[in-house]
Amino acid sequence: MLLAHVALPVPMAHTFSYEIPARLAGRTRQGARVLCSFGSRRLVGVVVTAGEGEPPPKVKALLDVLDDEPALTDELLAFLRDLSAYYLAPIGEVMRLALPPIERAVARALEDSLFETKKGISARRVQTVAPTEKLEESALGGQAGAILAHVRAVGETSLVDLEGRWKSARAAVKKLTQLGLVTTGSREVQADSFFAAPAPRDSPPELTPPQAIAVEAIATALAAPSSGGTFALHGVTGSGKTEVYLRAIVAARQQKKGSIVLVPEIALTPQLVSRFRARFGDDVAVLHSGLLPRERLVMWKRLRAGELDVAIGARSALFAPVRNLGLIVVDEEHDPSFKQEEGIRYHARDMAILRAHRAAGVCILGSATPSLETEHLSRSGKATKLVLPDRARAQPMPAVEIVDLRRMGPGPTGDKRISLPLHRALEKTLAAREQAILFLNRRGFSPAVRCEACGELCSCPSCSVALTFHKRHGERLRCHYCDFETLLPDNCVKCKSPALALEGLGTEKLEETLATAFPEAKVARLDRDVASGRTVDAVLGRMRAREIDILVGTQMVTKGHDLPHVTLVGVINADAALSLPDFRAAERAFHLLVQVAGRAGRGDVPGRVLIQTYTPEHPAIVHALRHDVNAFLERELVDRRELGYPPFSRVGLIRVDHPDEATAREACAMLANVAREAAEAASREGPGRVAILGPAPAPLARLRQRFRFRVMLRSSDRAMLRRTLLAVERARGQVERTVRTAIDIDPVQLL
DNA sequence: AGCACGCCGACT
DNA sequence: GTCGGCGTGCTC
Repeated sequence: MLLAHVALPVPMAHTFSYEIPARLAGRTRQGARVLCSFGSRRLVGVVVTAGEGEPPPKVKALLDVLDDEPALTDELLAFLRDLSAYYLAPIGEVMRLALPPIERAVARALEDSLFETKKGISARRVQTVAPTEKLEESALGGQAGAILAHVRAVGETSLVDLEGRWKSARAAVKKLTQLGLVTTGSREVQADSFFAAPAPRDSPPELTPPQAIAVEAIATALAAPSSGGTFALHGVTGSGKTEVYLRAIVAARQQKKGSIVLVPEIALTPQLVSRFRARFGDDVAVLHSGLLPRERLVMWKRLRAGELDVAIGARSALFAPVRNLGLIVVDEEHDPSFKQEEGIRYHARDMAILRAHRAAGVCILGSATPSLETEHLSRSGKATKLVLPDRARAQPMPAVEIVDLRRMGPGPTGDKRISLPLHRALEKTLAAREQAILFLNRRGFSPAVRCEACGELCSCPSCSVALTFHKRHGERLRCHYCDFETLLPDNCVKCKSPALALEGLGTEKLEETLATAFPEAKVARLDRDVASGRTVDAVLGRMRAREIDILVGTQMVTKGHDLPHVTLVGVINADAALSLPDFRAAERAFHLLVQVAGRAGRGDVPGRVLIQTYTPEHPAIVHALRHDVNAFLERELVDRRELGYPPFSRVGLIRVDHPDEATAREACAMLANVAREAAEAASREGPGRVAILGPAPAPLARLRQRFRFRVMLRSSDRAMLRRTLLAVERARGQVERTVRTAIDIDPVQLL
C-alpha cells in the first residue's frame, strides 16, 4: 500500500501513517502539507516520508494535499527532524514551527477546525484591555482576580492574548469592566514600521584590516567545495561586526546562497533593519512579532520562492524557508533570549550551528562578550575565532570604579545603598547638567516583607518565593514569579503580630529616596511596572530630550540606544546579579556590567561607572572593571569544568529504562520538558535537589518521593507531568529510573 | 493537545 | 429531570 508518514501537531513522538489515495499520489511528496482526518478532527500535517509499505492495523486515507511544491525543503525537513530528536520534542509540533500561517482559502476548506488561523488572519483591529486606577472593594477570586493582576502587571494588553491564557477571559473581563477595574477598547494592529520610510542606500565602507581578515576567512569557507564552518566573531560594540555580517551575506549571494540573521528580541530595531536595507534595499525579509499573519505569509512565500534571500529576525527566524541556505549569523550570541523557554524548548544559537552545519553552510556567532559555550567551541577547535580589536570609531573607555560597601558608609540619605561616593558623584553630575543612570535589578518598593516578631517572610502561596511590596497601586504584595497579588496584610500570617518590616530596596523606593534627596533633579524610573512595550521608547526619548536627570531602572536601562548626555552609571548592587540561583549568574552579571558600563560617556565626554558591591574580589567584577573579557572567560571556563556545568556537561535526561522500547520512548518524550527544567535547576543546586516553584498538583508529591527529587514546574507543564506519572505508574516494577546529572545542552555534541 | 465519553453535584 | 464540572483514554 502507498503510505504517507505524517507529522501532526499533537504532542506525540511518532508520526501517523495514512493511505495515499490514487488521485493524490503525484502530489504527496516529502515536506508537503496534507489534510488528515484525526479522531474527530481534521489537522494539517507534514509528510515526513512516503512510499510503499505495510499498513498499520487502522488506516485512513489522506483527505488532501495542500502544496504543489512541498512547503518544507529537504534541508529544512532534515533539520527539523534533527531538532526533534535532539530535544525529544514531538515531531509534529516541531514541524509547525516552520510552517507558514495557512492561507484564507485553505482555512475555509478546513471549516471551523482551525479557528486559530481564521481568527488570526481576519484580525485587523484588536480588542484591548487596560487597567484603571480604581481599586477593588473586596478581593476577587478565580480567573477575574488573576486576569486583573496580570493586566495590572503588564499594562494594556489584547483580549486575544488574555483568552489564550484564561478560558473564560471574555466573561471575566466583562465582569471587571462592570466593576470599573478595567477598560476595554480597540486599536489598529500596528503597521510595519520597519518599511515605513525608504532607506537611503549606503556605499560599503573601507574595511579595517581585522575586518578584512574576518570577511576573507568567511568568504573562503562559503566558496569551498565542501563548504561550511562555524566562526566566533569577537568584537566590542562599535568594532564593526555588522559590516562583517553584511559582507558575509554578499559573499553568500555570490555563491547563490541565502542567509539568515538572528538578533536578540530587543535588538530588532528600525535602526538595525535600516542598516540592512541601506545595503540590500527591500530584498530583506524582516520577521518580527508585529507582523500580521497575512504579512508573515507573504514573507514566507517570497523566501520559499527564492524571491528574497535574506531573512532577519529574532529566535524564530531560524526556521525561515530560505532557499539554498548558506549562512546563518547569530548576533549578540550570548543573549539569553535565544533560548526558547516555552512550548518547544530549543536554543536558537545551538540550532543555528546545527542547521548551518547540516546545510554545509557557515554560521557566524558574533558578540562583544561571548558565551562560555561559544568560547568553548573556539577553544576545542570546532569554531574559528575571529577578533575585531579596534574600535572603528575610537571612544575612550569609561573609568570604572568599585565602591566597596563593606568600607563605604551611606551618603546623606542614610541609605547604605546610596553610598557616599555615589551620592557625591550624583551631585557632581547634576551640577555639570549631565545625566545619570542607576541600575537596580529589583522592581517594586521592597523585595521582601518580614515579621519582626517571628521572622516569617510573606511568601507566595503557590511559588514559595518572597512577595515584593509595591507601594503604588494600593500597597500590594506581588509575586514576581506568577503574578499572584494580595493587599499588604496588617498582621503576620503566622503569629498575628502587627510588626511587619519592609526589607530591601527596589526601584520604586530608590526613585522615591532620590527624589527626596535631590529635589531639584527630575528623577524617573524605567521598569516593567511603569513601561510596557512601546512606552520604553517614550521614556528613553524623554531621557534623550534631557527631560530626566536621573533614570532609575532594571535591565531595561542597559538595552536602550544612544543616550549621549549620560556621564554617570551606577550599579546599586552588583551582588544581586551574582547571587541569582543560576549557574550562569557570574556570566550574566559580567555581560550586564560590561554592557551597563558601556552606557557611560559618549564621544568627547569621559564617562564614569560606579559599581557598588560587597564582593569586589569576585572575578566577574574584577574583570568587568578592567574590561578584560578574555580573562573572565578563561577563569569561568576553569570553574565550569571543575563543577561539571555546561559547556562541559553532557546532555542528561531522566532516563526511563523499560523492556518495551516503545513505552520507554514515550515516557522519555513526555519527560523531556520536565527533564529540561529539572536539569537546569539540578545544575544550580546540585544533582537530585531541584526546587518546586509553582502550584503542585497532588500527584506531584508522589512523583517527588518516587524520583527522590523535586521538580520545578510551570503551569503549562502540569498536565504533561500527570500523564508522565501515569505512564511510570503503569509500568511500575519494570521501570528503572536513573537520574543522571541532567543539564543544559552542549553544542559541541552537535558537530 | 483536543475531543469524546462518562460519572457525580446544584439548578431550571 | 439535565447542565456542566473534570478524570480517563485515544488519536494512523
